[in-house]
Amino acid sequence: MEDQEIRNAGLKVTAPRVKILELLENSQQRHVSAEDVYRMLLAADQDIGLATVYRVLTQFEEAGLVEKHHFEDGHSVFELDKGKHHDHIVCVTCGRVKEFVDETIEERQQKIADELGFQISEHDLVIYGKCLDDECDRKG
Amino acid sequence: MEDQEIRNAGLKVTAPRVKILELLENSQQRHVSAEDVYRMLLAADQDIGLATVYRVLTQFEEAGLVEKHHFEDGHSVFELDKGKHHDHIVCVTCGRVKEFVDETIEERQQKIADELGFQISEHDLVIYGKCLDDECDRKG
DNA sequence: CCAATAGATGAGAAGCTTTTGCATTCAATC
DNA sequence: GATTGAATGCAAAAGCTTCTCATCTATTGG
Repeated sequence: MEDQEIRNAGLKVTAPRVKILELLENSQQRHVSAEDVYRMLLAADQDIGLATVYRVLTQFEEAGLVEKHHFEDGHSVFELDKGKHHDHIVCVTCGRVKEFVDETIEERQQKIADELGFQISEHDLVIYGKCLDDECDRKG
Repeated sequence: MEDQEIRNAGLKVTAPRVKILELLENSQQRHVSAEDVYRMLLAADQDIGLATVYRVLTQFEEAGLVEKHHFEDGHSVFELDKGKHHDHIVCVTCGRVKEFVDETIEERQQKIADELGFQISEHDLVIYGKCLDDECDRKG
């Protein structure tokens, strides 16, 4: 369970860390901001400070448990690292996020980095667009 | 010259706007932050406030004169829009930025958006890595 | 060329997200 | 159960960016 993941990360098993990890695992949204997590904790009657949420998420990121992404609106979102890399497509109207992986793109990136003399550590491909979802149309 | 570009954008031709546009056109770095612009203005004995720099850059962005990018460190950088789209590869050690365009990637993105039901408005592909430049190695 | 006016500016305050300092509390260890 | 270094909560602080508002200016028409 969560305890072990936390322990493996070299962190003490504390209530905030367990709760936050549970939250991430059970959350409907895969991409949540620190603020989102904080609000969910409040809603679950957990008395955990926002500073702790940031600290814990950062530690989780360092431990490779979660990934941090910077979308356009300025603040960061976190998602559980399920091990497999993927990119994102974000709806500019409703904020919906979908994930995808494209081997061709991955290969081309590698090729480009080679040509330009870079050793890739990571990359972030985000496509912004308008999704053609019914619900979205109503909002836009 | 710059005056006309500014006028075409529907903006009054004022000293701050002309100076900022000149700066962007003559700058060695293609990617500058608002703070960078502000410092360059100070260095050129221009008495222009930071708020104005932000306002002007935002207006230039709306007018399509510059593009705004969000790299990982939180703050935004602006670059003159030379009309042709390109992506970025950023060195995590020395901060160097190179640009590239890859038609295959562009096509695949379009295909992915189609499949997922999105109408692309824009995208941001940033590869992070370590460049193999001599100068960079010394720093890292 | 001057007057009128809508828009632009500068300075500082305010807003947001994120980080930090510090006294208190707690998990791990013996 | 006592010890101890790590973790927490709160409030304060720190970036970056936006806003407020009084002052100033580019544009326009007379």
